[in-house]
Amino acid sequence: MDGQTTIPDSLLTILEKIGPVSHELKFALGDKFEEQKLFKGKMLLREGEVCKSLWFLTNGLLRSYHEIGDKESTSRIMFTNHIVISAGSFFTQTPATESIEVLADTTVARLSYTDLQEIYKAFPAFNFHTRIITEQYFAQQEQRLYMLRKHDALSKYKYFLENYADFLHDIPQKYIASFLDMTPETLSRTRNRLRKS
Amino acid sequence: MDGQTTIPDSLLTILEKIGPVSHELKFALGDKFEEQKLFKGKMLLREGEVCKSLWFLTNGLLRSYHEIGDKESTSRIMFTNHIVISAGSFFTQTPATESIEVLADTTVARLSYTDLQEIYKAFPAFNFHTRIITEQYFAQQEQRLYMLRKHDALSKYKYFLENYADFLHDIPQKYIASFLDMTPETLSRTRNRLRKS
DNA sequence: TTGATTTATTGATATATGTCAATGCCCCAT
DNA sequence: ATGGGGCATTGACATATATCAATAAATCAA
Repeated sequence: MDGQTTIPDSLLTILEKIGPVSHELKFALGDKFEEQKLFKGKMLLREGEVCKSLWFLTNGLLRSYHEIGDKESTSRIMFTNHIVISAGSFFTQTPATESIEVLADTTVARLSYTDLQEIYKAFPAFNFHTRIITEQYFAQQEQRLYMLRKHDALSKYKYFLENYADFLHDIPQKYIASFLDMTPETLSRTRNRLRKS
Repeated sequence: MDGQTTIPDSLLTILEKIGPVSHELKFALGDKFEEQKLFKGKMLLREGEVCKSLWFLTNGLLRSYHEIGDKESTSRIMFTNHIVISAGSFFTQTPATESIEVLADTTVARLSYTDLQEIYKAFPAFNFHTRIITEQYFAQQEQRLYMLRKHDALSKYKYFLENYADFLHDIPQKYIASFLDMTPETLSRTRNRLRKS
């Protein structure tokens, strides 16, 4: 029934691992989250637009990227059970400097920025959950920063294998390469060298 | 008087820009924050230790760095009016993968992790302030990630000039170089080329 | 299926930055 | 003030990765 939707189980699990989720909050979230099916190739956000929603990926694969000179640079690869936003844009509701693209057929639960603000207003306790989540993503991003500075092609690719192995075959290599800040040619040669060693 | 300390004005201003700070909260924070003077060369945190405190820099200059092979890589440069932690370590109270060093005589207000948790317990509303702050640092870190991927020496140095110009002369160039992920030699040549153009 | 378009691989070459080394400078400590 | 140790600069050279180009392989649409 409409207006009686529920929050995805996987998301609820994440929230409850952080702290209790009252019935009222659970209901309010369920009411505001909206399920969406997204097909490969669809753009979730385009550079210059404001990121007006947060998406929880119940199933699928996305990437974010931005133009850098005449090429594009993949900034993140996002998969099932993760929250997706273009952070800078979402937090301050200003134009995004990156685009988000669907890499494989995907299901998301969408929550608009304004609905989220209303939930904060009605349930201040929810700030606790999102503080913790933001902290977690912060620490994760820090890791990625370290990785990029390890800056030799082989160690960057190994990092990818350790953290994204499941998606190795779902992501075109040119995107993996740009995620790792190298050219597709270099990635190809790196894989080759690794195989022979 | 002891136990009657106050929170730094500049920090209070930051918090109040985010949202109201009740008298009780202000008092509790003032009670827990502790002023510390730190001299150039002092280590605030060493790789492997747990980051047990958060520091608010009322005045001064710090850098964080981590070992990468046999060299060190400066991960952040932190200055007056900023909150300093080793995020991954502080949030989860696990050993840090980076060290924090004092670059210039510095005054900080120190708040221990356990005291902070007590404040959260007593003042759940404080989660709102820290959620916003974490979001802000998150967005800032994202910017830095973009910058590093611009990866030509000149554009990275220009980024530095735009964002850290005030500290240009207080930070040894070898640290600036490693912050920008290049060798001191390359930084020197880049500055030279920029001067002549 | 088939052809067309995109993507991955491989090779040859270019180039930016790293590495090593020498010099000179500056700043700090005595 | 003075001597010493680290730091910045400059040069010569090494090297990893980028670039350009040509196939080959894979993917997609009709």
